[in-house]
Amino acid sequence: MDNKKISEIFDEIANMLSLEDFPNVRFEVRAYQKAALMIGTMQEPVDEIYRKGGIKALMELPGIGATMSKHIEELVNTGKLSKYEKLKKKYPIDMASLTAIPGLGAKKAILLYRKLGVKNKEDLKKAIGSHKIKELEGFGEKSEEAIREGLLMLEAGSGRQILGYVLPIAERMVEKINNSGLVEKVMIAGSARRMRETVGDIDILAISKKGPEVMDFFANMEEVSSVLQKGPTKSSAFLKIGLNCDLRVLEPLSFGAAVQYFTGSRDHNIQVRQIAVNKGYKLNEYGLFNKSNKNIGGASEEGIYEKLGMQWMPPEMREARGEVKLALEHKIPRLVGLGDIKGDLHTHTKETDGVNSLEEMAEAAAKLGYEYIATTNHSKSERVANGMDDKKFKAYFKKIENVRKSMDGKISILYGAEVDILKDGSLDLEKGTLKQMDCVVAAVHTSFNMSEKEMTDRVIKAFDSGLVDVFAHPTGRLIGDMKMHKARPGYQIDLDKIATAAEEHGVALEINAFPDRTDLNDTNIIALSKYKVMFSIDTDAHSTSHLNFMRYGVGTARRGWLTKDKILNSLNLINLRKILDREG
DNA sequence: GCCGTTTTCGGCCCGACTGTTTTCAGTCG
Repeated sequence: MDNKKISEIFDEIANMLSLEDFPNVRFEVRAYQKAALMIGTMQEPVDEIYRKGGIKALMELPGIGATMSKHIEELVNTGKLSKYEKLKKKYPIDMASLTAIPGLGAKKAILLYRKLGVKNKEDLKKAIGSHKIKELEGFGEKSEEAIREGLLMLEAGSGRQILGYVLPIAERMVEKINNSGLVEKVMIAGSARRMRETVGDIDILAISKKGPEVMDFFANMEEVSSVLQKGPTKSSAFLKIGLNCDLRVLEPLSFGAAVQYFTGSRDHNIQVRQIAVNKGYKLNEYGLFNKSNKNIGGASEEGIYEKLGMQWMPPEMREARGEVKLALEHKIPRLVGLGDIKGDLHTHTKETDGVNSLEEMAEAAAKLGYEYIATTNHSKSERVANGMDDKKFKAYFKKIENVRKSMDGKISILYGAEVDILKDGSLDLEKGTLKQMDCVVAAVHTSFNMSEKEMTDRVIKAFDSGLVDVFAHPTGRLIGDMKMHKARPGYQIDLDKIATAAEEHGVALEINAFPDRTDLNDTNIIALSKYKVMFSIDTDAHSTSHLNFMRYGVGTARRGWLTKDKILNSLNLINLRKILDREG
């Protein structure tokens, strides 16, 4: 059973428990939510951790104790969980899908069930259609409208899921196919290869002489829920995570053409095929063919682009945003890569709402080969996150000193905070506290519904303090998917004005790599790359596992065509400090 | 239900906002 499913079940239990009434119920709800978040955002499969290390290994995970471990054991071994089944009988609704709708929580969902028999999104649509919701006690005109809009916003994503939670599963499938010994080569194509923030399906391509056997292997994989099509060269399956997955088996001579074709995007391919036509060729998923229908370059993607007089370009660029012209001129830039990243400037520890200690975070960052990690816990306004006040930050600074010593030069720890930009544009910590810090990350977490001008002024006022180094998740949006992940459109803000002010004050704009955020996103970055502003690619990690989200931030930066010289945390520590010390 | 250089028991998550209210409940971060 994959992490996503386990996480969904724990989250549903949390929702159902929140309807119960017994002492300390809210803390139990918290525990399940925390475990769900932990497991849902981990990049390592929990069932493997259990198979390798048993209950003991599970209990070492933060937020997972005796009960949760037993639950996971039961789920992995039987595919079911008795506690969940029991609650489900009492509350027989599709809690996950319904509560994914902004503004709709467990209590309202169950009320809709009891009064109107709403069990799922289909029922909900009908109830909205008949305008029965606004008649209910506790609901009204605006609630009904909010639910209708929330539902529309989710449906607009129409089944797409967040890359950061799908890619690890796709990669494991590829690894298993590779280890089957049946294929010479196998890889992921499609929007996942282009690192789009969401994916609608998974495309896997393989070279093999044993097509039918590969397809048998694929059809029987544990990730597969049902097989939709199965032939010797193409199979299609519906995965347990709720996405389609296509597997194609190809001849070596067609592999490059297939990779090019299935990586897309469609608009990019249309432009590339036009160039082929202009040269008297024909390009399709089987190869690049000349006038006499001879395949002259289908074996490798590079070969195809080369034969067309084009430079090969990273998949992240292939969105028909001018990259074809650049490739024809051989002016494709060398984009920033994961290997260029020297550290993470936005991370949390268990002092606030993280789950790992500073030692653990620093150790994990050192293992990734980083030179530095900034520890940036929440400031006091973030009460839910147990945000720290000035006094607590001072105490925490002493702790950092100790951990610095224990790290023995393995990695440098930068002292910082994710400080709230309050409604009036002031910062949530005293100037003296912030001045002591190496890296101040500032963020908006409240009053999202200000006007664009008010919000822009608010943030610029914070920059004017001269104390801010990084502006975190600049638009505040959350992507969301059909289940589990709440969507949020983000606040109104004039990014051009923000970039201008950031330039002036030496503030870096964050590319937050957390999969639900990727904020700034690719189109924001493209729009802002005309400014001399720096970008900081950070994970916003709340656990050691989250440090691995960096690649989604780098992927987003690459989709925005960013080169290394624009990335703050591609600098080594000495040069980074020169920039961080510039002000404040 | 989790966790422990305050504790193996007794703390943890509370305030803003919204829409529905006539004093509050639900949602969210």
